[in-house]
Parts: sequence; C-alpha cells; structure tokens
Amino acid sequence: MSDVRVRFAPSPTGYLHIGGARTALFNWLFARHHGGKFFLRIEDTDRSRSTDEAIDAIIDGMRWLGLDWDQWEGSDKNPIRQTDRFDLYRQKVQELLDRGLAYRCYCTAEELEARRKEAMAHGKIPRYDGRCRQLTAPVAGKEAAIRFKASSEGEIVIDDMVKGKVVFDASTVDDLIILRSDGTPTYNFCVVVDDVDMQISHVIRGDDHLNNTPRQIQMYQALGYPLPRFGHVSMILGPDKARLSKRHGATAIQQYREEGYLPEAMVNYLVRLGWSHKDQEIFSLPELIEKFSMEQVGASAAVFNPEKLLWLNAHYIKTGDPKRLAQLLLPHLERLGVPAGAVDLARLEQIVVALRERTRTLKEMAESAVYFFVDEIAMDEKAQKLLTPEALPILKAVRDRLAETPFEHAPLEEAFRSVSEALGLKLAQIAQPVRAAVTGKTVSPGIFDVLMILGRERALKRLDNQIAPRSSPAAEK
RNA sequence: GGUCCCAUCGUCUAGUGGCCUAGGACGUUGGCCUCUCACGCCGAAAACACGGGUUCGAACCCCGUUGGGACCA
Repeated sequence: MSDVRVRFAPSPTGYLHIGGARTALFNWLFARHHGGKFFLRIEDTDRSRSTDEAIDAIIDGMRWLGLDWDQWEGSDKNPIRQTDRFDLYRQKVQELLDRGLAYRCYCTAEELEARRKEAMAHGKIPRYDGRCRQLTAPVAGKEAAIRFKASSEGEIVIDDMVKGKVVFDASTVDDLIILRSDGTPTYNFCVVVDDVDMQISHVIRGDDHLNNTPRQIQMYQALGYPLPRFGHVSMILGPDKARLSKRHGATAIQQYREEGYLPEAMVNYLVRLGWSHKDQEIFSLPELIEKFSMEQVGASAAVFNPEKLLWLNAHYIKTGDPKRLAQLLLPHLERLGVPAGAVDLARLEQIVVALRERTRTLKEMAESAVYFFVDEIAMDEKAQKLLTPEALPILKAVRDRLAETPFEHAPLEEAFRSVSEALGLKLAQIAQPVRAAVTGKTVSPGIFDVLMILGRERALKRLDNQIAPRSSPAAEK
C-alpha cells in the first residue's frame, strides 16, 4: 500500500465544471497510479452559497466520469462535508489562541473596508495592519473575529510538482481571519486543518490557489504539522484566453452528457489538457492509470477546444461497443419522441453500426435515427426536390424489383445494379431518389443498409407512399 | 496597484543543450475512395513572442522587455 493520499475538494456552489473535473481526474489518476487513496471532500463552509443540489451534481458528474473515491477512515460519512466538522475547526482555533499564535480582532468589516480604500488611495498595499495584535484581554460585549498571527520573517519556498520552486517573501503574508465573528471558520484555515487531519500527502489543485499557499504553509507550521507536496495545475481558458466560464458556453460536465458525449471521450479530452505522453492522443482509463505522472503535467494554461472534444467523441462512438451505445442512445431517442419501450434493441444495434461513422455525438445519432422508428417520416426540402416526376419510373422499377428481392446486402446491391443497367442510369441516380423516399433525407447510411434495417414491409410502404399520389389515372393511359 | 504564475503552428501538445530542415493531434485545405453523407487513406499551408547574455552549440539555461492569466480586495 502506498502512502499517497489525495483529495478533490470542490465548493458546492454550482455544477461540476470542466476545470474541476480535470482537477478531480488528475487527483484520481495520481492516486490510482500509485495505489493510494482518493477522497472527496465538500468545502461547504460558506453556507450561503452552498446547496445540496450542487453536491448531488458534483457526485453525479464524478460517477459519470468513472471517478470513484475512497472512504476516509476518520468518518463514516462519504463524502466528507466541512459543515460536519466545525467543532474540530473551533477546537484548532482555540488551540492557536491558547498558544498565542492567533488573536482576537475587533475591527469591523466597515472599518477594514475604509482602511483598505485609504491604503489604495495612497497607492499602498491593502493589507491588515495588525492593530489588534497588541490586545491582551478579550473586550467584553464585542464580537471578535480570530486572526492568525502570520510571521513576516524570511521567505516561504514551495517546491511545486507542476511549477517548480516558487518563492514568496513572508512579509507579503498578512494576518488572516480564521474564524469570523459569527463563529464560522474560513476557507484557508479549514483546508489546512482537514488536509492535516486526513493526512493528505499531495495537494493537487488549481493554480488559482497558489497565492494562498504561503499563508497555508504558515498555518501548517503553527499547528506543528508536516507539509504535503503541492501541485498547482494551471487554469482552463476560454477562446478569449480568459478563465473558462459560463459565458464561453457549456462548462457543466452534465451538459456534455446531455449533448451526447461519452464519458471516456470527456476523460480523454480533459487529461490531454495539460498532460501528455509523447505523441499519443487516445488513452483508455486503465492506460491512463498506468501512464499518468505529474512530471508530464505542463505549467501553462490551456484553451478549451470543443472541436477536439468532438473528434474524440466521434472516435469513441466509432470504436465503442454497439450494445452499450444502443443503451446510451435510448434516452436521446426518447427525447425525440421515440419511447424506449418501443425500440427493439437488436435492431437499434444495427442502427448504431450503420450510423457510428457518420455522427459525432449520441444526440446527433438519435436525430439521424428517428426515421427508422416513425410511421410518418418527415420529408426535408432537399429530399422533396429529388422526388421529381422523372424519378417516378425509377421508384416504380425499384419497388417492383424489391418486392421479390431478399433483404440482404448482396441481393439488394444486385437488384439496384440491374435496375440501373435496365434504365441506363448510374447507381447514384437510382439510389438518391430511393433514399429520399425511404428516409426523407438526402443523407443516410448506405442505401442497402438502410433498406435492410427498415425491412421489406416498411421499405415498400414508403416507396408506395411516394409512388401512389403521383400516378394519376391520366398518366396511366 | 502589489504578489505570483505562464509563453512552441489558430488550438492541444512533443521537445529537458547537439538527434530540430522543430514532430504528432484537432481544425483548415487539395486529392483519392464512393449510391448520398461520412469514415478511411495520401498530400499541403501553419509555430519556437521580442531583446540581451551563457556556451563550440540554444526552442531548451540566465536576465530583461512585451503580452496573457491568477490571487489579494
């Protein structure tokens, strides 16, 4: 058993987003590669912004991606929630207070804000001036916040797994509030207490936390704990190079499931955003576990590229197990009005095989598959244009021939070829009107495959539907 | 504003001082295949931000500039 212990610690303020998912994935891969533990910890100390729905969404997203997490030995709950642990944080605050490493601060938010503005106006750095440090006894009748007594001596050096050596001047670290006057602990403190308590060995997180790290290191030291290794993974950016956010489009991982993306495509895409293994692009999950290493994680930010994700998704649709894809396709069909109960799975598998090289998402695939299931097909404009009076004899000839042709690939092809020969037309000139009549579109899988999947009865009926109304009695004379 | 991070084709990246005339992938594009659309295959265009060092030699090491990002509110 390895002593690698990592965690993913999201704030439940929204959905699991792309960036969070990648951070979770890197942690998970790191743990699984080393045979260590991976925990999920919900950072919900900010109660006003945290919701249970968001927690469910995060869990749901992780499950979809296949990222399972371990049970932490210190609790029977899973995942861990910080709101269950306030007693511990308060206890640790008290400990620091008793040891003179923290102090009560009576400055109000308004006062602090005024001083901050004052400092800014004079072009100074807005940091806490430490005026309550000197107070020796609690002030009666006033609510106090608790501040951590930071040391401003020397340098704080981080040996980061991604960024390398990062040096901060300790004088830039000010006295941070660790317990608000309303008694709730603050983020930077809880993280440290929890990571220590859970014996986290490697803190892999977004590099938006890099600037928090020096003050966290001081807290580790104040609490007398060993430091974990840190690994600050760079941000994921939108096309405008700003941090990826809702205004760039879909950022919630669930949205991609709804759009018909496969989890393995998502994982494969996400892992390549920042990590690489030589020239390889396609990785299965077991392969990732085997090959993942923090040394190969790049330090620079990456722009999210939906086109490449689409390509990967297409790849996994092309190569995936048709039986599984058929199952995953059902909800998408249902959304288009094809009830799952009415779908024959063996037939759906055939459809998947016919469509997998021509659709890039399950949603697209479902859209391209509806004409196999409905009684009344929708005829699009281009298809309508193909069904000219000139096409009528072609449809008739094909119809008559098909009535006595076995619905298998070779005989169907033979039938089409002989009709085209008899009429002196190219195969394309035969196939296109038939395709239009039978699918309502000008684009479909190979016409023989389409006919086989439809079956003789439906195919003939659809041809008849086009032939009958056009054959006026006058034309028959 | 201060602190910190980052910098190879449009995008993701390989590259860890000579294997680089800079490789792969997405996208773009020309062709082939072909019953449509795709898939597939073959080909093309496309990058070391800039300026100084260090070195026999720099995409790679150092410094600066510029540009982007994050954090502090």
